[in-house]
Amino acid sequence: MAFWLFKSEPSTWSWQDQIAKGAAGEVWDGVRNYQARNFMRQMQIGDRGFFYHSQEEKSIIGLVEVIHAAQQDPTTDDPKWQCVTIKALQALPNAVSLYQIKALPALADMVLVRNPRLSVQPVRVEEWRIILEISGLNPPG
DNA sequence: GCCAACGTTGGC
DNA sequence: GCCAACGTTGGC
Repeated sequence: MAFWLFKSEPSTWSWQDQIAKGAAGEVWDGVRNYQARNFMRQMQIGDRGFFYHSQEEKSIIGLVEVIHAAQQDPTTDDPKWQCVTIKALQALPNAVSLYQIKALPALADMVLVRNPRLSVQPVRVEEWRIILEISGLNPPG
């Protein structure tokens, strides 16, 4: 199983919106960045992800699961753009802020720190575990 | 194929 | 509101 991070502006698509979709989930559409698309192509059903709010909050606030592999992005007819479907699993007991992440040397190499603009990112398993621990989720996973 | 110009994103 | 970083576009 691989781990990812999905970044969203809460004013456009929020964690609450994602929760509201329930088990059916929602397509992560609208991505027009090759790196982000390529990561989505690598995703498999059952992969886990962080849900991150940019802008004001700048925090990881929830966990999601990939429930459908990459398919045609419904917001365009251009076949080069695909997107996965994700569903909300649970909110983190405590949101983990970008400030907290930057304060930890072990997380200094996170893509979120290195390239905060990338909307879909890979997360290393060590990074995944550390963030879950900070969030108060135990045991991690 | 290179690179300058431009637009977008997101942190501060 | 500003600016740095990044990706894309288009002229050459």
